Amino acid sequence: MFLKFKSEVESLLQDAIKAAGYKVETLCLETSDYADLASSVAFRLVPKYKKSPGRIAEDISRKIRIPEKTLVERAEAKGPYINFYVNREFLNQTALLILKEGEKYGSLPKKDKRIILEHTSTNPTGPLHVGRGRNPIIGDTLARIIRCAGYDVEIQYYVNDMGKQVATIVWGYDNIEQKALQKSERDKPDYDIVRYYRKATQIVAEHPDAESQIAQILGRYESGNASTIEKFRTVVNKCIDGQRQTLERLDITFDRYVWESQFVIDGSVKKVLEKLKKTKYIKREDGALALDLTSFGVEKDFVLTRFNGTTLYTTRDVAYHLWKFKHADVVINVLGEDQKLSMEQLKCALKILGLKKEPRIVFYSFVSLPEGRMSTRKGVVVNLDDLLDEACERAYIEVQKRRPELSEKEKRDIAEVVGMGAVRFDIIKVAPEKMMTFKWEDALDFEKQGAPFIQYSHARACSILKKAGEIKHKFDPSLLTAPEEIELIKKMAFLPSIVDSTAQDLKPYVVATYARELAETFNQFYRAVPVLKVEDALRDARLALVDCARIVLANVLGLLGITAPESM
RNA sequence: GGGCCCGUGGCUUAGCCCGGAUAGAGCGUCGGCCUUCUAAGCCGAAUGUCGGGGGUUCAAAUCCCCCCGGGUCCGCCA
Repeated sequence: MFLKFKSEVESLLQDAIKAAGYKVETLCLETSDYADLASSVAFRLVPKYKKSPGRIAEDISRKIRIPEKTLVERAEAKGPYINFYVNREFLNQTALLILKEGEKYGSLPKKDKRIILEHTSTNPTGPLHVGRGRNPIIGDTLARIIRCAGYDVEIQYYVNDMGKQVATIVWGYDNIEQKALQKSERDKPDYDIVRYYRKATQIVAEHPDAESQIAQILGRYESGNASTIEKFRTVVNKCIDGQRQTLERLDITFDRYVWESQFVIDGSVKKVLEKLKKTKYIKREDGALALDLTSFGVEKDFVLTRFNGTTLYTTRDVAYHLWKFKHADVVINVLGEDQKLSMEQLKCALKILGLKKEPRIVFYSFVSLPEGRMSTRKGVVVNLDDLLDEACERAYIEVQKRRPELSEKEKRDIAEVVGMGAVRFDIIKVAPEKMMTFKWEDALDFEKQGAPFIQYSHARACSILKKAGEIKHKFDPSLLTAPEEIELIKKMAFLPSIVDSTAQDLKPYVVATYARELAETFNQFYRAVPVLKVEDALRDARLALVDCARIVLANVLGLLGITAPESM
């Protein structure tokens, strides 16, 4: 509804500017504290027309003609600004639309565009840790938002099964005895694997001859040796399984796992190399192949192969990206900031190969520990599983305190939902490029206005509806005239435009901010406006409004991958 | 050393792309509100050289230049 209001305002303003005899290319429309939409276009016209901005705003606003059927209440010049306000019709239609669309409210019309979104894709060497924990949460939240915006999204996990790290584990699997390993920290397959990884890297550091054995293993894998392939599959699958278990708790799933080795086996990496070899960018140094990208403004050469001819990670990634673009119109990757250079190089290679499109990349910075970066290899990590357990435990203590009368199962269920929501929200609420330092006391501090706050608002709405019993379908939205009611409706009207802009900008924290504001607006309404204690038509109208709020809160939580509990 | 990112009240942060109304929030602090639909709530107060310095502009947190602090990457790792 807000988008419709905005487009009405745009055309009104456009016409008025013209009628007042001005010319300008941008309307400078923004949401504002002072109005539902405000234009600062008058400032823009000052230099050209040599009049005060106040005078220009006045000229324009005098020419604004609001038509009969519209969502615009009025427009007025306020100093240099031209302010626009929504009318009753806007509020009524918004409420009716939310009830009509229900769980679909907020989603946009289907677009005929296919998107492949890749996220997480970590090295399959052990359990997920908090250092890269932003990746699945950012990726999954974006996917939900983009789907809601009407795109056809496939979520992929790119399995890096061809790395030295995995070969190291395979070597360890063959050469290290069980009893030489530490006890597994958890009964999960990824925790089993990581022990081999840590022990093997330790041995390799002391016995350099192991390194050449590992290189041989990798060579056998790349050349398609069946028993080696079997071993790699076993190790990698164990890791992936463990990670999948962790992420399922956060309601994060993938549509497809794409194995890096597939592109070596099917020859597409070779094809990429052959093509690149024929270009003027290729250069050879000590037997290794590289692309000289200085003409693209990238100073560092893109090294494609080792001296022995084997390919490198980013080379294979080129083949993967060509494949992705064959299956999708838009490609989005969520990656750590350490991959920035490689991605620049990859984009250049795609250009050289004649591809017109390039992937859109959301970079995030790592979550580090106060003492530095996390490392799976060194074992300096906070595992995501531990964070999730702790979050859930902390939530349980809160539920216990507040709702002692609930059954054990109910308390556990609420704690799980609240704990997982808190973790997701805490990570998604800040811009991905901001650096984060992990501290247990911050990560588990739920007193903040975070996910529980929003979930609580939803539970409150549900509680009112439950007590009300049957809700009448017929109601008069015009009765909703309290300031808190009007604010709530206006806030709810924003959801589709938030979805639209976030799907464009790929900034999921905007949705988190919106969710918090919506919950706050609902809580203000809740406090100020009685629902069950009023009678007749007004009660029906307010119940309908509470139902609207319930719907919008649930939908926005859904976008964030957070469960909306009916009770907490 | 070079490239990219970040630097906003005690803490976490929005706004920066596209310059304009008193720089918005949250946490923490201080004070008020449970005989009203769940107080994981609501209301109020205090707290800011927008890292520093120049410049452009009628107007700079926002654009340009330099510097400082932190992160990250820098040809055969993934």
